[in-house]
Amino acid sequence: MRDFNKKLRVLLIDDNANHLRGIKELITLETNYSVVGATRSANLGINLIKKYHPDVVLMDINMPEKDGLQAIQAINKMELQTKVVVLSGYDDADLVYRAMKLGARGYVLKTMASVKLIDAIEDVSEGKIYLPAALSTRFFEYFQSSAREEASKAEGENLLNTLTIRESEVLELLTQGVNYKSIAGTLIISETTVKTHVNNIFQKLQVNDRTNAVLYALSHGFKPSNKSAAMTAA
Amino acid sequence: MRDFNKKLRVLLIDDNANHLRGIKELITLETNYSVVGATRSANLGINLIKKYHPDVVLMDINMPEKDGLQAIQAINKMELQTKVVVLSGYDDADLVYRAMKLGARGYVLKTMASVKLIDAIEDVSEGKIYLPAALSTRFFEYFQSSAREEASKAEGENLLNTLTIRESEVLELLTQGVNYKSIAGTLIISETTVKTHVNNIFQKLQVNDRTNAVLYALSHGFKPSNKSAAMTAA
DNA sequence: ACTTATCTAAACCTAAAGATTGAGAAATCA
DNA sequence: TGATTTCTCAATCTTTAGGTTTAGATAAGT
Repeated sequence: MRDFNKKLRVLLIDDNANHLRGIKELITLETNYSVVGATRSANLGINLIKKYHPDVVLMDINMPEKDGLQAIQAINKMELQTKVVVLSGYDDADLVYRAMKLGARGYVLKTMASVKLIDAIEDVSEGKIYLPAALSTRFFEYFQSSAREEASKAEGENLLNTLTIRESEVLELLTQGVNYKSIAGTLIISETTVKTHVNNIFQKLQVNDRTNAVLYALSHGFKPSNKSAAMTAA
Repeated sequence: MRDFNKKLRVLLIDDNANHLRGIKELITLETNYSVVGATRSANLGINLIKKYHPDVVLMDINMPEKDGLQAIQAINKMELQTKVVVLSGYDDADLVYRAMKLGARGYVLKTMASVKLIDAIEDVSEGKIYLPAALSTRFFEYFQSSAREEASKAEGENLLNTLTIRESEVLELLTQGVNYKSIAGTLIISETTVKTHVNNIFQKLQVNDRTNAVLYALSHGFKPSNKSAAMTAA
């Protein structure tokens, strides 16, 4: 994964000039690292990344400003091999979660020992994810609580379970925005039969129109149960 | 978090009787652990958990069978303090991802040294998440690739961006399943004006009816831009 | 001053959707 | 066998949705 003959090329982004200097000194003390750039602007940093294709980007993130997160996303959209390590003063669960979600490969707190920063750069450059235990735990708890919310939707007394097989097939086509005529054609039944099914669906889902039926289905984890082709219909 | 005066109460679930014995011996060698139960059945294990409220559950997961994952979910639904550590022969990214999503607090491979298992139990009982570096990296790459898929929906040439403010307000109400009359009432404009807006929306989103407009909005990350009340409308 | 975009509204029309009632055929269940 | 469910279809009706044209008022940009 890593070629030890070449120096790791690191780029620094931190809006605080003092931090920037400090980190730069810290990094340059390491014999096998070279700082290819250091800037206080996220936008400028992105341009430098385009030019120099660094191995690792150390990116400072300040809570109130949203630029940092957007920058992470922008960097990963470039599809380079550049790995992003977040350097933040905040161990906020949501911030850690979003940073990782947007493609960060490491997250280091400013309060941590500077050697951790070197560890992070080292790990990340080797393809690993660097997330200290405390942050990792926070991340996963956030992750799991988000998942629980989603799961709870698909549960409860789900009116979708009262639908018959045929009604589910009709509802699936409804969720694809298909009109009566096309549904009838797809299921090879008459249009009036489709209307009957749809009306039964409405009663069971306690709605009055197809839009609300579709919204109910989508928000309650409706999954097409059958093996139908599910082709795009006009 | 952890009271060192009391022994950690551990429950084992593994459908392989030999593994079960082996792990039981391993655990009981540790002076501050006590095995409160050991079973080969996931369902039986869940009942034992209800009875004994163990601190940690060691759960074996075999790839083909889905029982293990469901058991994890079932255990976490109980809202106990019981932490689940997965013991698996598979380092499949999807399996790791789903196990953690469903509430597992640790994941250990059978190929790992047995001391890792003790580490996992120890960490997890203290409220930490235990995920070895290699698995952690896999998890995050899976997590990030999933997130990228979602994000790509909200990007691209998004026809939603062509909507005016007023049209977005109307579309928001459409995505709540509101009809013309109610939209007119909410926005305090005439019904014909609403129709005009809706028709313009249809043209811009290249659809022919409200259901497809709503489906387009939901699948392209439509976010209500304004500060409207967004109350539930009949 | 001129143009363009946006929001508003009406009138008119067609098409589609939704509500209701009734009913036959087949399958399943008690 | 009798009862129930499900799937099928028709006829009729009301309501809503959707398409089109036209146009006034306002605001913003050139």
